Amino acid sequence: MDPAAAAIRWVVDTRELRYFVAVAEELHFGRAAQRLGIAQPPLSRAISLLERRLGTALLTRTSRSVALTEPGAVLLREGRTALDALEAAEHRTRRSARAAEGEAGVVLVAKAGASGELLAKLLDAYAAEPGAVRVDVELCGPGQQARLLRSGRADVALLHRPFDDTSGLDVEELLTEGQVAVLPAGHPLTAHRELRLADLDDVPDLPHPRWPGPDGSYAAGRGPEVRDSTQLLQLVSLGRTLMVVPGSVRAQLGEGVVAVPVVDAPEVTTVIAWPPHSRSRAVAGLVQAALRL
Amino acid sequence: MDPAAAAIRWVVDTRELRYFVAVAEELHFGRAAQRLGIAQPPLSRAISLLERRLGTALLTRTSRSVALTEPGAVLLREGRTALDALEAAEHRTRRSARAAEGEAGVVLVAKAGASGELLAKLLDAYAAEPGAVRVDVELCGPGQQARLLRSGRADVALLHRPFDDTSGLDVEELLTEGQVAVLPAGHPLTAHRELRLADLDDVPDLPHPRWPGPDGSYAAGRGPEVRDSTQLLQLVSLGRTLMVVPGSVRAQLGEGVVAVPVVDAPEVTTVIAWPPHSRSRAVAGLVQAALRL
DNA sequence: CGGATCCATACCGCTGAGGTATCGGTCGTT
DNA sequence: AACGACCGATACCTCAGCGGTATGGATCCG
Repeated sequence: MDPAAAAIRWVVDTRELRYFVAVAEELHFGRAAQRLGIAQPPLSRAISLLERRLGTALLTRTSRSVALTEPGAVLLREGRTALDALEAAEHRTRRSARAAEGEAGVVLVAKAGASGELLAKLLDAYAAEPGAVRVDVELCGPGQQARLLRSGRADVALLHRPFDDTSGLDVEELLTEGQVAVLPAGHPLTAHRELRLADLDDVPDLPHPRWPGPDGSYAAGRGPEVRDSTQLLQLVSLGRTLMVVPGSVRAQLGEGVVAVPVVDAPEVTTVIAWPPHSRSRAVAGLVQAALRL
Repeated sequence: MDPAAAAIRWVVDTRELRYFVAVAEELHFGRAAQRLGIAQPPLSRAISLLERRLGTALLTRTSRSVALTEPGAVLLREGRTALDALEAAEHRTRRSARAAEGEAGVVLVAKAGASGELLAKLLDAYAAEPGAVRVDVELCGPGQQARLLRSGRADVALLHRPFDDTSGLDVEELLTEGQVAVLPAGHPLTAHRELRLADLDDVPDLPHPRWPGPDGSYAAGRGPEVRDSTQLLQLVSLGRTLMVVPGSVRAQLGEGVVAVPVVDAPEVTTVIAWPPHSRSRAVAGLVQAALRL
């Protein structure tokens, strides 16, 4: 192969891509540079060089604002998944090295507070199998699990459709259920036998809670900022907010809160998901165990 | 974030990964270096540095041979997909830039010679839709389509399960059908009304054809080496080989060959596939059109 | 109109990637 | 057994390019 042609094919390297993603997320060269631990000028240069090589503008900049162009938005989205894939390659290689030294183990992620019962049964069923390895359970905020899978920090995840994005992952469905609203005991709404989403939208004393986005920041709004579901549950029992969750969490509710079915909320399907092409025997075992539940 | 910690997180960059993949594929530092257009010593250095940073051996080398370790095999597989994702990011960004200039168009890949009728109907149906854009049809050898999708050189593909690997792609099923054996007219086997796979395995005068692997080389064997299905069909009518294909290709068979159902061959499902998270309106339109067929 | 803010440019120093020469170990041949 | 061919590792050198500091130029605010 012509070496020049081979070199030309590779316009983007990881460094530039990381730089671009940082700027695209911050929409501010100074802050992005700070986040990357470098000075602002080299960052400006790197980005404009990248643009020249791609032959397209990625950002429209005035001296007062930075915005993504259409191709820039594409590169942000695709670049993130590419960086995730790179990180995954590294993590899984390291994992494989540790496995070779006898330190096996899979990492399973689940949304903190959800699917508790299912998870417990799954772990029991898998542990009973011959050849089962250690399962490290990682609990995280909503919407984080798929990212952990894609970046190789986890091997299997319990996800909930339609909330979590399962595209690009291999999945098996485990359980489909309706949702319930969890309300403070004694609240007027608890008098109903069933509710509709519209009933919950503008309750003055119970604004919807706000979860952190992928970047860790919160959207604007009235509701309390929450980081995990224990915290959320406590806020509900204090009469500060409400939550709409899959019916199975009823089992874990304590005093001070009441669950009421929400009849027009979308059905939630709990799925077990793993990265495509997974060759891990442990992952396969976990999936088998989950399907037998 | 601590800049040092941020730097430490990124052990592998694209350059090193490309180098490693080349060596892992060639299993020979000299040839890999030649393929990469660099000298052998810097390649040796880069690999051993990568191994030191990952904290594990990727290759076992004697002065006469190079072999992959277990973690090395993992890095090869995961690294390839990561490089594909990077290439995809670049291609799709470029594509988006061209689209912004009015040069729209989607690239659809199909196995050369398969699904001809379905493909024609799909293109017609989509072209009739309002807002349809130009569709570039790319025909390629078997097993190449998924790679083209994953590396962003194509936007949609027609794949055939169980032959093609659809993991990590979004798919919709289009058609399921049985398979037929295509044989030279007049061959004794054509006397049967139906056949079994075992009947076709060791026909002395009709060895199975050999397709090129992902690296473009052929496996050892008696059968003729083929590169596309026209060539293959001609070889069948010349009495040199046979083929087992989905039933719908019967429509395109000409003189000199006969199709006989193979009752125990796995059913083939034709699916339309696209990369996960695709935001392309054109891709969505094609999928809709395909589902309406 | 002056100051603050923010991205781009100019210039410099140094890290590190790649090149050449060579070593050391293994296998095949005579 | 000795020699040569082969192949990966090491030593050493050169220079591209990455990041840093200083500064320019444009825009918005008071």
